[in-house]
Amino acid sequence: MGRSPCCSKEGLNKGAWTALEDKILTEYINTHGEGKWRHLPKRAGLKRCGKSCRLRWLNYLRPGIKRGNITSDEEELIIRLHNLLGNRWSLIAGRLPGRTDNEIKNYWNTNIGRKLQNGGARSTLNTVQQDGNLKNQEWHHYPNHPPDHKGSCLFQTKATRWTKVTISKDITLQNEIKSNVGVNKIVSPSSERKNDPVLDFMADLEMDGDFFSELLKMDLPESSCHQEKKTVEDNGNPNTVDKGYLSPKSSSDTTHFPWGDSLYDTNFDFLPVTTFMESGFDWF
DNA sequence: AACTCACGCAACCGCGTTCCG
DNA sequence: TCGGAACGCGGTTGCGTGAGT
Repeated sequence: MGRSPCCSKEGLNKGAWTALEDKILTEYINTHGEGKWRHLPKRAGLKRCGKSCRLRWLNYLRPGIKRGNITSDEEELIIRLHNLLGNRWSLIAGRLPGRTDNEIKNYWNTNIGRKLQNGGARSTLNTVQQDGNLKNQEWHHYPNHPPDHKGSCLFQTKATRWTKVTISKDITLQNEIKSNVGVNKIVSPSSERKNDPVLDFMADLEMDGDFFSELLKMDLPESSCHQEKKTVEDNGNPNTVDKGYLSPKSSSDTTHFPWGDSLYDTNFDFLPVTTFMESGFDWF
C-alpha cells in the first residue's frame, strides 16, 4: 500500500515564505508549541504543507538561529565533524549551536566541498596541524587527497544508517566485548572514569550515549569494513551486537578499531576539547 | 543597458525510522 | 506483532542576485 501524501497539494502555497506566513507560523508555535506538523497548517490557517512549516520553523524562524557567515572556527569544526560523521548534517549541526543542518549542508556543498575538491582545504588543515602531533593524517578519509597518501580510502557520500554492527572476532577478543556492554559504562561519571583519559575526552566532547550510538552507526570507509568485517550469521554469536554498543577502551594496552587506528591514537595524551580547539590540535 | 552565467541559499521531495494504536 | 501515521534526514532543485562581458 502506498503512502498517502503528507498533505493535499491542491491550493497550497509553494516557494518562498512571506512575512505574513512567517508571523502566523511563529505565533502559532509560540502558543501551541512544536509538533503535530501535519495538522499545524490547517489549525494555524496556513496554506502550506506540514513539512514545509516544520522546515521553515527549524531552519529560519526558530529562536537562537545564528544568521551570518560561518566563522573559521566553525568551518574547522565542520570539517572535523564531517571527517568523523560523514554527511550526517543533523549531527554536525547539533555540535554547532545556532546552526542548522540545512545551512551546514549548503555551506559544505558550496564552500568546503569545493575547497577539498580543488585542494584548497589543505592550507586550512595545515594551519590546524602546525602544533599538532598527528602528522600525515590530514587527508585521511577525504577524497582527492594525494594519491600516494597512506591511509587512502574511498569516501562514501551517500549516508546510510547502520542498525546492526558486526564486530570482528579479533576486535571482540581484544576488547573483551560482551553482549551486554552498553554505553552507560562508557559515560559513567563514577570512579570508572577516573584516570581514564579516553572517557574524560569523550565526556568533554559531550559524547553521551546518543552520540556514541550515532558514532557506531556512522558511515565507515568501505575499505575498513571489508578489511575487518566478518559476516556471522549465527544470531547467538556475541560478535554481532545490535545497535552497536561497545567499549572504546581495551583492557589491553593496544586498542584497534574497525575504521583503523589512525583515528584513535592511543599514544597521545587526551586533553579537554577546549585545549584542542585553542591549540589547533588535530584530534581526529 | 542588456544579457549570460555562476553562485548561494531556501525550499522541496523521497525515503528511512520511529511512534503508536 | 503489525500496519499506518508522523517525523526527521539528506539529496536535489530552482529562484534570486551579483559579477562579468
